[in-house]
Amino acid sequence: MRVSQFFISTLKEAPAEAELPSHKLMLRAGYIKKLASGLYTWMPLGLRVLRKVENVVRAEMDKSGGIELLMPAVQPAELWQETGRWEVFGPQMLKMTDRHENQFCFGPTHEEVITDVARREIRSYRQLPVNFYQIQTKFRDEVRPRFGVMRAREFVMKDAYSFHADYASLEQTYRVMHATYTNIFTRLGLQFRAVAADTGAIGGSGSHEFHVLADSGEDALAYCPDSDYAANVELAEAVAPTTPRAAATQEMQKVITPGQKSIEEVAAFFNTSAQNILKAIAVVTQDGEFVLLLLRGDHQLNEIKASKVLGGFRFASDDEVHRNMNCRTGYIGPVDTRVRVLADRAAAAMSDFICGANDDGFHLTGVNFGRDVHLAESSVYDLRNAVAGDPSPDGRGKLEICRGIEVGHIFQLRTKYAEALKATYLDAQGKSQIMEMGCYGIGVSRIVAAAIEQNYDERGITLPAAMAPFQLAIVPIGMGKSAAVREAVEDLYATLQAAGIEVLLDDRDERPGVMFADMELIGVPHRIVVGERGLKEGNIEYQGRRDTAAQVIPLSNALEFVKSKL
RNA sequence: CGGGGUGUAGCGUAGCCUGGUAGCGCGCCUGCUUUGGGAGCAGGAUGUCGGGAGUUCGAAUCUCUCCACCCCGACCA
Repeated sequence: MRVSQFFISTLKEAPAEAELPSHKLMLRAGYIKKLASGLYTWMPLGLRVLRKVENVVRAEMDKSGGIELLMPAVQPAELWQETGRWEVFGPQMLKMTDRHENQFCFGPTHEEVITDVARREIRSYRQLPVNFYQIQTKFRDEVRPRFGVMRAREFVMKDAYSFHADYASLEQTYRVMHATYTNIFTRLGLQFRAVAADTGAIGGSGSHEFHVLADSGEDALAYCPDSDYAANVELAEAVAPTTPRAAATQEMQKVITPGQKSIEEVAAFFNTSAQNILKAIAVVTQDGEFVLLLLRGDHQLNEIKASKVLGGFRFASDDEVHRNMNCRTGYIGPVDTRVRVLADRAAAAMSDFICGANDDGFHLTGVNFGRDVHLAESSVYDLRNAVAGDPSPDGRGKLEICRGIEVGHIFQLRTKYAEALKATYLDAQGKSQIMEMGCYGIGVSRIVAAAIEQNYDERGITLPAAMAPFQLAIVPIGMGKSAAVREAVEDLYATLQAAGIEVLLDDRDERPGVMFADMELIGVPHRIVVGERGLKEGNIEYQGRRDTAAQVIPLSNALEFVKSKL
C-alpha cells in the first residue's frame, strides 16, 4: 500500500475528550473517529487492525470446531418476551418500532436468536453437540460509554453458542473454548489472565473471564502466584481469619471526636491504623429494611457478595441514616442499635476496636463483640473484597491483586434459555430432552484498545505483529529529488509486495521527521529507510519499532533480512 | 440515573471574573526556498463563540433554559 493511495490522518495533539493512553493514541493515529457518545467510525487504518483481530479469532474458532453463521442485528421483541428478558434487560437495550408498530431491539446479545435457530434446526441427539459463532456488531445502551472503543455502545463482538445433549458434553466444549481463548490471546501477543467470574445477568453456572492485564483496567483480579487460583475480586473469597478473636483488654469509652467522620480522619485522630476501626455501612434491602454492614476499616465492601446475602440492596441516604440511627453518617456504629447488623468475617474477629457512637461528634473506643455488641454467628458473612496478602482460598500461598480489561467471557448457561424457548431434541431412546447450552464472548473491538493499552511508548502505538496495521514501512528520503532513491524504493516495494509482505510505502515525499513520526505513531513494527547517503554504498537501514537504533543492511539482502525479522 | 466539570476554526487553547473590533499555536490552501527526526519566508481561507430565550444602546463574557461532551460512582465484551 502506498500512503498516497491510502488514507492516514494523524494528529499532533490528542483531543481533550480522551483520557486513557489507548484512546488518545487511537484518535491521534487516526484509527477511529467519534460520531457521537459511544459511536465510532473505524477509519481505514484502525479497520485493518480490527480485521487482524477478527481473523485470528475466526481462525482459532474454526480450528476448535466452531461453525460461523451471521444473525440479524435487529431482533423481534417476541423472542425476548419468551425468555422474559425484554423487561429484564432494561434500558441497556435499544428498542425500536417498525412501520407496522411491531417492536424490535438492536441486539445486545444473541442467546434468544441462536436458541430459536437451534430449536427449529436441531431435532436429534445425532446433531449434537454443535457450536455456532458469529462476529458481529452489538449495541448496548451503556449508562456511561467511555474510553473510546474500550466501552462503546456499538461494538464488535465474537459470540459463540454451543448446544449439547448432556452436561458432560457442555463441560467438554467449555474446556475446549477455554483453551481456544488462551490460544487466541497468546497468538495476538497479549499478556492476559483467565479468572473465575461471576455470571451476572447472562445467568448460568460456571464462568471464566479473560482479562488483558493493564493498570488502567476496570476490574481487579485476585490471583495466587503459587497456585492456579485466579478470580475476579468480585468473586474471590476473602477467607475467614484463622486466629480466634482476641479477648477484650480495654473498657469501652465514649470519646468526643468533633468533625472526625472518615476512617482516615478517625485513624489519624486516635493515632492508630484503619484496621483497628470498625466501618459501618448503612444499606437498605429490597424489602426496605435498614441494615448495618460491618467491615474492618481498611477493607472494602464487596457489593456483589453483599447483594447475594441481602438479596439486593442500595446504599441508605443521609436522611435514612439519620432517621434510623439518630445521628449522621460518620458516627454510626453497632452498639445499642435495634437495626439488623451483619458483619464481615474479618470485622467479626476484631477486638478492642473503635467505632461510631451513634451520637454526632462521638466515637467509642475499646469496643468488643459479645460484651458490648451482640453478634450472632449467623450474622457473619464474607462481605469484603479480597486484598493482596490474603491467604489464597485454595490454601496454597497468598493472593496478589492486579488489574485487567475484560476481553472475553465464557459461560455454562445450562438449560436457562433452552427451557424458556423450548429447545428440545430426541435422545437415543426417542425421548424429548432440553438442550444444555454454553456461550462464549470476545470483545473484538475492545481487544484493539486493550492491546494498545498494553503496547505503546512516548512515540505512539507499538502493537504486536499479529495486530499491527502493516508489517513494514518503507520511508524514502528525498524520493522526489533522487532518481536513485525512487528506483531503489520502487524496486524494493515491488519485491516485498510480491513476497506477500504487507508494506506501507510512504511516498508522500514529506520531510523525514514527519514520515518517521507518523509511521511510529500508527504502530508499524518494522521500518526500512532508503536514502541517497546509504544507497551510494548499496545500503539501506532497518529499525524495529521497539529498537533504540537503526542497523545498516545491504539493499541486495533486503528481502531475506526482512523475512528473518517478520 | 446521582455527583462534579467543560463547550470558542479540523486539533490544542487565550479571552469570560470586570460586557464594547474574536486572538494564538498546530493543521489546511498558494508561491518560493528547504529535505536524515514533526522546516523557513511571504501571502491566504476557515468561527451561527453548543442551541434558544432574556437583561442591555451593545453579550463569547451576565441571567434562565435546553443540548452535547468529559470525569467520579452503580452495569458489561
